[in-house]
Amino acid sequence: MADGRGSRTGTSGGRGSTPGLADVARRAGVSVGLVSRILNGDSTLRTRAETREQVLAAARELNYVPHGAARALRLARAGAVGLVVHDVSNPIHAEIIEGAQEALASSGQVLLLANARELADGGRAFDRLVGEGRIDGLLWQGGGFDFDTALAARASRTLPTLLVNSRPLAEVGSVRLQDEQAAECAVEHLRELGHERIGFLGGRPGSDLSERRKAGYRTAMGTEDEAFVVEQEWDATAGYAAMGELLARGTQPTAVLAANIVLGTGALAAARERGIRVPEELSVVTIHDAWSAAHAWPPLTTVRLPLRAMGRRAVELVLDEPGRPELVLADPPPELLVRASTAPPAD
Amino acid sequence: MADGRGSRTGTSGGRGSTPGLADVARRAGVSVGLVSRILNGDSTLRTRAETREQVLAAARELNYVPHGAARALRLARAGAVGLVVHDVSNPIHAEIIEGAQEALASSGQVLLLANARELADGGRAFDRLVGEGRIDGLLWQGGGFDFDTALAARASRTLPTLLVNSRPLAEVGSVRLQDEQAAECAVEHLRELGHERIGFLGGRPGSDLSERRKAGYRTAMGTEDEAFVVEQEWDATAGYAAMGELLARGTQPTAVLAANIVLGTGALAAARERGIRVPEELSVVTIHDAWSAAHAWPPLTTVRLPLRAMGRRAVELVLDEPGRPELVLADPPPELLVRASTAPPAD
DNA sequence: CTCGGTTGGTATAACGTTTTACCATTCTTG
DNA sequence: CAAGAATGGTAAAACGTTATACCAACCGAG
Repeated sequence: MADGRGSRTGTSGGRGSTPGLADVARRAGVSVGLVSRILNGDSTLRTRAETREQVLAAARELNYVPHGAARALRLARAGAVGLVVHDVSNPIHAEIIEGAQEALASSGQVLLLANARELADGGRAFDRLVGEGRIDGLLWQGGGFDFDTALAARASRTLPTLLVNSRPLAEVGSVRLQDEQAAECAVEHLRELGHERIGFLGGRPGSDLSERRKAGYRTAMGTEDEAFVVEQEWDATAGYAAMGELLARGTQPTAVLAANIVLGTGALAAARERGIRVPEELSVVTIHDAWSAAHAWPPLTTVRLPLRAMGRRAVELVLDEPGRPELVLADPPPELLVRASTAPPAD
Repeated sequence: MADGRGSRTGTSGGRGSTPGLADVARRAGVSVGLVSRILNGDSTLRTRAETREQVLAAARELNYVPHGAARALRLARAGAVGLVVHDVSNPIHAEIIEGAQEALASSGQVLLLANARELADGGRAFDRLVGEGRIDGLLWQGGGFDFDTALAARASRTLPTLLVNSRPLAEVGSVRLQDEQAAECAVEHLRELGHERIGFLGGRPGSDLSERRKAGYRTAMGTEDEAFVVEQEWDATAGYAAMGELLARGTQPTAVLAANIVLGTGALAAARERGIRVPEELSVVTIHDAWSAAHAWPPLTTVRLPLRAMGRRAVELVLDEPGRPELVLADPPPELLVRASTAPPAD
């Protein structure tokens, strides 16, 4: 057996050494295995209250914290979940991240954040994240790219994998929100105000998210008219450009539904730049809520979806649900938040 | 020795098994140690090109990826860096995150994202992140709270730790940007336009970031006048409220410098809500750039700072710099981006 | 007393790597 | 042709956990 040093000294400089199970055991005068079993609350174990106390005390005094890697190795569980997003700066992702962190923190896990494009870029990044046993589950925020589905499918061969905000695949489950209903809700609001010529600014064409929101828009409009639909990408610049294109078509919409808040912000900028007053001449409503909606000018009317709850559920599903779960989170239903960017049409 | 199963079977369902070093060794007809040394490019090793080829081929065919936890255990290196932020939804943090990810990806590491408040909230979250040997270094985005410095100091006893965007402590190094110069640059711009009554909207009082930007503001103004200074918090609501307070003071500023883009957005909303036209009656300039600045209405004049580079450097420093590094990143200097939110004063 | 059961633990083998120390061969070379 | 040095590898011990199998001591009952 090893001699009783029992220290994990950091490589650099004068960092302190971390006590191991062996140190606790020595201090409590018991065996290593016993300490482990006590600390982990092994129910098959019968022990005197006295020794139990001694062990707990020793652990406390030494400030014992189990070594994650050793544990991960032994248990074949990493204690971490990976989350892949396309764009951290998107406030929508921020809320999902927070939800995921919440769920993880309460079950003692940590979050590993990765970038979709980096993983897609050929290198070893994907293998390092997925293959190395670093994570117990992978959440992939679908962006509508081919590599999204390809990589998620590949990951699912090794790990429990879940697509977030996206359509499920044959091999990979998913969790998403009531996007159609949210879009419907937004359009209803506009129609109740009296709007009839309503545009739709979507995100990346073909992406599940844009498709579903477009579907909701169509349902509420009761038409298949493409003249009012523009889909480009998910960033603000695209929202700006899409709004420009919609206006250039001469269809004269009196209102638009932007598929998310980032696009909505871009659309707002495009309208104002052309001297179109919002909401007097153009109403704008978006899906998702965030600080930037409330503090835009004019403050954006939005439909709030439970993004944070989705992040939470995603973690729970990927860790606890064995099969290929498929969930549309409906619990807090889409909620319309009326602000100043929508009003009855001028004429 | 163990029998030759050589498979790491996931706990759940029908996931595939992952090959280990032993499988590669068996297939190549060599010993485990040799495979390890070849795969890691051990320079002290002399081997026939032939066996080397066989080993590499076997690894490739089996799609071998080393097991992270095993490696972490053996090497006492986690291959990950922790980043603690206060608010993921802040676009500034987003850029830092991206920079950090860039640097990590290129050195084969991953990013673990944690929430400052969760770590501060008593539970075991802090120990799990810092004590478990999950990370090789910790980056802490200072928010000006007491627990920020307290926890960073505590972490530094176990791990290389670096404060980001914050003043260094006695025990903990830091990396930050030329915030004073950026603020000066912004104020200079306003003064060149002819403004004299210039307000300063800061973030959390006492936070290093707010202090340094305020210092730059004062340097450029050449005054200690407090009448134009309001500091509250870092979120948009605070920016909105702070702008409201500044206006309520009756000091009649013709321009304001908002300490960051989130505050600037809030300020913009507060001004417009009071019918104050920007930039005709009030110029607004902020520090940091992001999509929401370019697409605000009016588009915000900003001073761009190399946030992404800071994220990158932070990772490099925390991993490679042994001591207590202290860096003010000056390389791409602050850059003024003039947009439509600033103009000469009306009168 | 002796047999079986309970009580309260211990010893040991993994988990998958990396590394150190060692060892057969085969070449040189004096 | 023996001694030493290359050459090309192998065996085994860690790293810190957890789980399984075992075991000593004591107790009560037959």
